[in-house]
Amino acid sequence: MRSSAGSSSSSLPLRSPSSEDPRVTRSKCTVIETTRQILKEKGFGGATIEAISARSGVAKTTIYRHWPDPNLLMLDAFAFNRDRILFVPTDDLRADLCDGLRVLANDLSSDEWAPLAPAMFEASERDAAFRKVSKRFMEEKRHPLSHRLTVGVERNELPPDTNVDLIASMLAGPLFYRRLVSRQTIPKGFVELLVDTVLSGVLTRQTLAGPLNKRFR
Amino acid sequence: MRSSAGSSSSSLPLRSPSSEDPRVTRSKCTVIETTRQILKEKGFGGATIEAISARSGVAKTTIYRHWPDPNLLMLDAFAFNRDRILFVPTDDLRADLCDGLRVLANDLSSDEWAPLAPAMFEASERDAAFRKVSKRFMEEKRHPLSHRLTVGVERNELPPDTNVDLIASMLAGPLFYRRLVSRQTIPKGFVELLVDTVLSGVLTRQTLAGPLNKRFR
DNA sequence: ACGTTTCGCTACGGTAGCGTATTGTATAAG
DNA sequence: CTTATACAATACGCTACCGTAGCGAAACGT
Repeated sequence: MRSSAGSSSSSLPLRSPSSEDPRVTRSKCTVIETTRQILKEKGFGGATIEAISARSGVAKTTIYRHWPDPNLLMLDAFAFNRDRILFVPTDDLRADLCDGLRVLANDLSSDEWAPLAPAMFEASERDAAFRKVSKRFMEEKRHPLSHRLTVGVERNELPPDTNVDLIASMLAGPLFYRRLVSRQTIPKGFVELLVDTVLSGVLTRQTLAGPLNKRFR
Repeated sequence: MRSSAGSSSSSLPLRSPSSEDPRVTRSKCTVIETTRQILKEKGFGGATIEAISARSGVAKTTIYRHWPDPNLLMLDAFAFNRDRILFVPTDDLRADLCDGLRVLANDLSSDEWAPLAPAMFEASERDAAFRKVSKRFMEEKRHPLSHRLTVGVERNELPPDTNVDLIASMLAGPLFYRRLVSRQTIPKGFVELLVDTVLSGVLTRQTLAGPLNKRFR
């Protein structure tokens, strides 16, 4: 599952109709980029129209012209349009899952969008529109994993009764947890340990109720 | 690991010195409870002193009297003082872990503090004081798991090289993930599947690189 | 019953952000 | 070159919230 498309740091986060006035496109992009920046630094509280206008150099009136409701701007700021990373499944399930998780771990460690995520979740908690954007974004993030697992089931690398959705949560969850909840680092080798543990578990799953053989040492 | 103390829904979230004027105690409790309520409903944006005063019936001046800085109030609102749940390890590791995770899953499904969590993470992202409170709180939440795992290693139920911290992340992470990130439910049986998978993985851990035997069906 | 503390209430000046209107300028399209 | 459009800049009224001050009433400890 080698990555076949790097994420570009294009400064054109919006797909804009080519019929659009270039001035409009430029303003929009500047504003969105600035908004994202402020959201990262100060969170929702700091992302006022006035602050965005001041830092971006785009006049307040222009911002209102393009986003009648400031919430629409926030939504656009969240709805990235990064180039999608394509994963091509190899025949090595473990390596593919590790690759996918490593990309995720990287994203979570960088400041591309991780510092923005908490604000996104906060907004999602109480607003359906944000919930929608956030959900779609997160589904994209985890798609490579789910996809590879699905393929794995089809190829009989995994048991036919494997619940792909739940296993994907077991793989992605711990990474998010450490970044956002416990605020610990994701140590070197964690991704591999995680994949090995979950994968071994899926392949040899058993219910270990009752006292265990104390076989260690 | 049966739970030996239920969580009380006491309306006295603060430990207050017994020497304190009962009126002070009452005001403080009312304000904190109201603040928590508003934070759940409207998030940080809605938690203004005026709103808290209006809904709680406690005068603005009184609030400022007790919390010179509104941020201190927010911190107090986050720093619950619920009765600690005590887990007593049994000799059934699996059952103990399931118990611990079920409590967590319950908390995450209820509206005791789960709706508040996103606001907490948002605040933690940019403020050290919130980070501290949040971290302590989360450590408490996960303590039963870590503790039981540590005991498990001591009792030779688990391999001696088990990294308790990382395994705890693998157990708690997926639950948080589904509640906060992917916003999916935690389906019945997930906790058990999770414990069985991770535990099996830990006990039989192996590196499954390369093509797998396609042994299914 | 008493003095003290804390309270709720109202009012106040100050600030930040909102959303709109206006005006003159730069720039793209024809 | 001309015209239409998008722009920046400024000003404005408005609202929400801030944080403080002063007051009389209520509730506490003794």
